[in-house]
Amino acid sequence: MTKKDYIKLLETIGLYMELKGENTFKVSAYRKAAAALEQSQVPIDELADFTVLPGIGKGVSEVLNEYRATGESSLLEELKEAVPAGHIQMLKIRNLGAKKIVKLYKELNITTIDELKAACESHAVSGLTGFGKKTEETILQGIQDLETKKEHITIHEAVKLTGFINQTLEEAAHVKRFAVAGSHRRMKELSKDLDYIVVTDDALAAAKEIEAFTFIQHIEVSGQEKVSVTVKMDDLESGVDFRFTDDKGFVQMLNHFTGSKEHNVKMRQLAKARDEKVNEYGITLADGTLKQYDSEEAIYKHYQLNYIPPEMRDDVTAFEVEQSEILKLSDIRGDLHMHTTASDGAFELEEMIEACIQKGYDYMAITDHSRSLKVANGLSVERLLAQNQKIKELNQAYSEIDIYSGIEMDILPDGTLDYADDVLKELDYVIAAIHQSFNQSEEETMQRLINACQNPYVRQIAHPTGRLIGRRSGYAVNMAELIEVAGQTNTVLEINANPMRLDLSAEVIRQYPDIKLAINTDAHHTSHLEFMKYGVGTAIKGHVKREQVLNTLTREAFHDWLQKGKTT
DNA sequence: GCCGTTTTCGGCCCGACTGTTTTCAGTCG
Repeated sequence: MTKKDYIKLLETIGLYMELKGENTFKVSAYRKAAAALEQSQVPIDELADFTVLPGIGKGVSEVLNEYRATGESSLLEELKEAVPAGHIQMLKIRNLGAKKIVKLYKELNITTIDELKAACESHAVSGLTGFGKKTEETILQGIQDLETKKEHITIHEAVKLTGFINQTLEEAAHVKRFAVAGSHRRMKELSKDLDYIVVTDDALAAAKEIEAFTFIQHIEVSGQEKVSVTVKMDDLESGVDFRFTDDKGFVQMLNHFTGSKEHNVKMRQLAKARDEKVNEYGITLADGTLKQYDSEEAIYKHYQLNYIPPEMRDDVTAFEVEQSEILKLSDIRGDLHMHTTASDGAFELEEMIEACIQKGYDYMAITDHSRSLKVANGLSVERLLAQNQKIKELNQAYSEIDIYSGIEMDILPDGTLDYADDVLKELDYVIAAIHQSFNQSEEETMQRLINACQNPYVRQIAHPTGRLIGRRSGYAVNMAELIEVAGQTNTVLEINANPMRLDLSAEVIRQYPDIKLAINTDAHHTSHLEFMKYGVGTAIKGHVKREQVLNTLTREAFHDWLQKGKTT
């Protein structure tokens, strides 16, 4: 049983208890225990006594011990006897919670979504006290949405959607300022909806203006404080909340609605301990005055805390992290993976250089595709050496930036590399990557990756798992082994910053605190250089320290690192 | 069910919106 199984058990117990009508604090105790387990960095098998974790006491630990010993939970079995399985599914229906489900069960003996649907259609539901015609319609709509709507949008879908929405908001007369909050600001790979904080002098006028946006399909909620809508653009659909505030309340509201829920609970507990109260409007001091700060840094400072970046607010472990070690976007001094028109990029070599200078970088590497990748117009040896020569000349012409000559070289299915060593030794920065034969066994795939790491000229493995978020899971990698070999051979692993990839992921990186990384955009267009913020966000989410990241080195230090070669 | 430098009992984070009510419960974030 993995840690995930234990977490799932506690969460499932919580769900069943809620549906059984148990005390809400008891229910949340099980959820807190699940969160405590998730946040623990101790491997589950080494955790002899569960009660050492805050939030896990005698009761929960007995459940976990039984599960560890037998693989089962008598508590969960009892709950399953008492609660119809269909009720768990029914909880997924929007605007339908445990209380209503219990009432529908007691009054109409409804146990499944199908039965609920029939009861709504025959108007049996609206006959119950506390239920009306509207509720019946809401439930039917909720059932339909559950069947047709996707549960989440991916981060790259969120990037695309917010791009459109931002543009429209910028032109809105009653919108003075706005920002994205919520899970997308925390840079989650998947988001349930999008959250906007909107500064306005006239909330009702702004609401009216927003509700008239052409891409809004449905208005769910419309009030003084917020508007909730469904937006649809091309084939993308998502819920979007707009929260209204004035200039002074902006930062507090941004902080509150960035969450996460667990982060906010912790903040409120801190406030309470000081006899203060914090909510989306500000901090109410002990004497009753409302304090509103104009930066999030100041909010954390109020509690004698270091600033916690949004990416680290998914759980409360960030409250313990030393600020000086946290990576920042401005720490990145160069981008080491990008393409030009020589292979499948959209811009010329010189245009990519100019764009990197605009970004303020100290160095960059040009890494087009290698000869085997025919669909991407991969470079023959002749073209590669010619490009290498040209880059060395251009390097003389640009004093602002060091331009390194590289390649994104394919690791072929048989484990050999796409160029011989006597070609590779001419280059400054060789990246190896897998672009074909994704279906090989883990053993075959690992042999390819290990071969690449062991080559004396390969400095980096690009997008190490080959995954595309929400689309494909990538090839079979033994991550622990890859990281070990990469460490031994002084080969850097990439965080590919393209929001389709984010590979390695934050989840993986966090498990290996000593891993050496490079964060690169893999830009095929000058605008893709902006993806760096998603790569850095992923690193921050993975609690990466600045020292772990190759391209935080200064211009001179990076030059020295290259000169030194792979053997130390 | 968990927790404790004011507590081993009595708390446990806070507010908006909706629908069904006629003052509030349920749900969501």
